[in-house]
Amino acid sequence: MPKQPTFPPLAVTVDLVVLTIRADRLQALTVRRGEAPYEGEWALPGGFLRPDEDLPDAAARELREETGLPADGFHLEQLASYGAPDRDPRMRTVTVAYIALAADLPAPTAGTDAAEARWQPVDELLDGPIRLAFDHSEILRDGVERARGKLEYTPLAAAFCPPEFTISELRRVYEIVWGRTLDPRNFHRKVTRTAGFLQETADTTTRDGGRPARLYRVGTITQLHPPLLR
Amino acid sequence: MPKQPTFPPLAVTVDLVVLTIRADRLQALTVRRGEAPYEGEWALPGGFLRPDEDLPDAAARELREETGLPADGFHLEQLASYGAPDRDPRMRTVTVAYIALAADLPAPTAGTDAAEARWQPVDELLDGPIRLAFDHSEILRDGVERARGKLEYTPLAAAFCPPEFTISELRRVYEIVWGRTLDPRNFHRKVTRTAGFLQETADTTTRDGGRPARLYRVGTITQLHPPLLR
DNA sequence: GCAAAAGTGTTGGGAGTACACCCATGA
DNA sequence: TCATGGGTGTACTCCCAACACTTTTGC
Repeated sequence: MPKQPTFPPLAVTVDLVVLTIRADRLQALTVRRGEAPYEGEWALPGGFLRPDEDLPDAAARELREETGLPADGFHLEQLASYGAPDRDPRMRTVTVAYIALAADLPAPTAGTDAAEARWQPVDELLDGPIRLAFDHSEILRDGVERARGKLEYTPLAAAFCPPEFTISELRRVYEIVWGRTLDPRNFHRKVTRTAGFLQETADTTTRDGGRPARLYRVGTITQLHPPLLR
Repeated sequence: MPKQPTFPPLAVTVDLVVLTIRADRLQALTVRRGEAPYEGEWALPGGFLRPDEDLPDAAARELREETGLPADGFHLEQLASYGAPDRDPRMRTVTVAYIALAADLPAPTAGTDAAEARWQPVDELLDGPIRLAFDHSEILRDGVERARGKLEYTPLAAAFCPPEFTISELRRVYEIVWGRTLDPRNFHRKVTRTAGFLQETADTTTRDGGRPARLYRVGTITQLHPPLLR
């Protein structure tokens, strides 16, 4: 590392791609900006890294502040960093993006400092007329692609489900995130055969209609062998 | 994003996990630090982000400076960011780590500002007595794991090979990075069957001994379907 | 009974593994 | 001629997609 230069003002922020499944669609949390630049436009939630805060702590704090919910109900992982010199017109800013996956949340979630917070379907945000502020469309696109890929080789789909869920509910997560249908019977066998993916409970439910379905919790493994291919 | 706070001095750096295969081992580029902190200890190459530079540009510039070679001979991609408040005793620093993969390079590569640069086997760096400065051991570990995973589902192993290479040479990349042997005959079929992985040339070589082997260039695909599982 | 969803059985094809075998070169 | 690695053929296994079929509930 060379001698450190003088410090041109530079800020580090943390931005969040918070994903959930609502109304059978993959949706992302967006906030309406209350001030310039991009005042009144939609953006991803986020904020400045504090002086004595590690990056994961900052992400968890922002998540709590924006959703009003404890961060331990989420899967939170680092996505990537973005630092184009002109990405924020106010000053030089490097942002570290995180993705958070959650089961369907109670309300449209009011943030503490954002003017308005709203879930919006990711396909509308990415393909529709809405442009997110800053480079947040790019960050959202990368986050969604990361989530899609992660479903293949990790048991992370369960992060979109309540603590106890049926195999059909898990399958619907895959179908919604990947945008394709899966054979219910083969899917059932595949996930129950993969040791450690699911932990069977004693309970069943009929909330999806039809014959009672066994309820499962997440298992212990972190990698799927073999992966479920898209 | 909240109102921006006053600026406590904060720096953004770029660190590099530069990997190559030398002497049948996976090796990483290390530099000996010429000043405190960690003076005289080994570290990953890296440096400060410049005021008007995007992150990939900074990574490419550092790579050129440290290896003395044009950055377009490398595969360069972002790994992750690290920002523990105490990771650099001098000041608050967030680093964006990149991984670079390259074919065997000419010399032990003298950097411009590092006291000394040296390739060192990653297993010695990770399991041996050497500790890298800062949190660079953790970054190296993450980078190696990323590289191992990427070989499974991308054609990136070719980044460790010269522009024209034989299937055996490609296979040896997998064997060295994964630390296991692969059946030469099945490997041959698997990679030649995957359309777009390899582009056949008209030439052959006997540099590996035995019957002349066909030389290939990298193909056009960026994802392997199906993946080559570890 | 009927609809709906859960879960099992079966079958055919495709991919992976193991390994026998032949090919083309250098020494 | 032999050693060395390149490349093909083949048999066996296992996984997976497709789909018929049975089970268990609500209405």
